[in-house]
Amino acid sequence: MEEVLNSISHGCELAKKIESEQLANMANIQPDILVSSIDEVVKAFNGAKEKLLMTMVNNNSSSSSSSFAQQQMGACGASSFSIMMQEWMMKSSSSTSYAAQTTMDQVLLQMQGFPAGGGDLQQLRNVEGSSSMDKSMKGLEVHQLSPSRPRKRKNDAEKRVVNLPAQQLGNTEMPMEDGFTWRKYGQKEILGSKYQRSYYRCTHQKQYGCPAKKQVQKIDNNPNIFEVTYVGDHTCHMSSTAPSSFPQQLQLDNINIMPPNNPLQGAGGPNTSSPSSSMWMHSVSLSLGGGGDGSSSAGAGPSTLKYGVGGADYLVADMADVMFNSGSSSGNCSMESLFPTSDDPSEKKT
DNA sequence: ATTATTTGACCTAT
DNA sequence: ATAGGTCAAATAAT
Repeated sequence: MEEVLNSISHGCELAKKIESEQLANMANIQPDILVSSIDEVVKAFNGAKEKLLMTMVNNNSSSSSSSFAQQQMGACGASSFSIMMQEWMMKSSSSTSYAAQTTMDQVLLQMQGFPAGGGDLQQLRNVEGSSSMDKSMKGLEVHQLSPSRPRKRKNDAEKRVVNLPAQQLGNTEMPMEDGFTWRKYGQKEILGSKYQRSYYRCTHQKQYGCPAKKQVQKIDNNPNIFEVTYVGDHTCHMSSTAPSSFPQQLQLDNINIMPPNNPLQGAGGPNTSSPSSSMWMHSVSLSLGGGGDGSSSAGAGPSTLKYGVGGADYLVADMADVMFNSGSSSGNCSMESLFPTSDDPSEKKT
């Protein structure tokens, strides 16, 4: 396990090096050098991955974490990451910032194992009573009390739960942007949760009747991680008049990965002696930019560029950071997030 | 002026 | 009865 840490550490170092030496000077960026540097980072992380997987497989063959890790790691393996980065750089250097952002979205979604090109959208579009009726009824602005408001049953809509790290820059009270634009329509305290849940719907709900919604809530034990529940698919990007280059929506169901004896559930406390059992991975989906998602700090519209040649807010180190699901500041590599240790006093549970 | 957020009230499912 | 989800008026931001 020590080797793993060393490899990850090394990867972080290399990533930081890229950040300071390459990305600091975006005007003079040298793609070939950058690519080889990235390759080194990838090698380091990939080495760590291999060792980690070995450890996990050895320790617990039935752990969902391990299968998830293999899935995810497989999808964002070293070579493909490198290739995708190259593709992104090629494209972003010659296209608009928004296109670059979208491309990077796809790259990262691919890294996460999310389909980037539409693919199995149909699979999840299985809700029979589509919400169009719901929408049209609401559109009527029923002012008199409607005794039978056709609100959809909670279980009718498919839900996809994703854990996202907090934004590392800007408003850390928001999870990382997912590339869609959201409008907040509610916030509520949830029984048994420290943090309130926020309710968002797609900004284009009115214009295009897009039914997509999401709920965002901080996780009790780790305020750096948000649990984001997506409900409904975006249809706004399918309209002929709608924005055309929206990123593909996240498609995985319930990709929360918790250890078998989940310390978050309280039982057993935060301390476990075995590294493999105490290690847990969040699924991460990030995208780059997307736009005002309800946070006033992000500005309006989907044109806000976070990654991209023009304004590299998120840098390679951050990406590596996020790949390994650190939920904390970009300043360190956040080994704590990866390998929560027993000596972390902040993890005390009631 | 327009668009987004906040927040208490209201509605529905359990 | 209660918790979770949504509405919509008031307010804030742009």
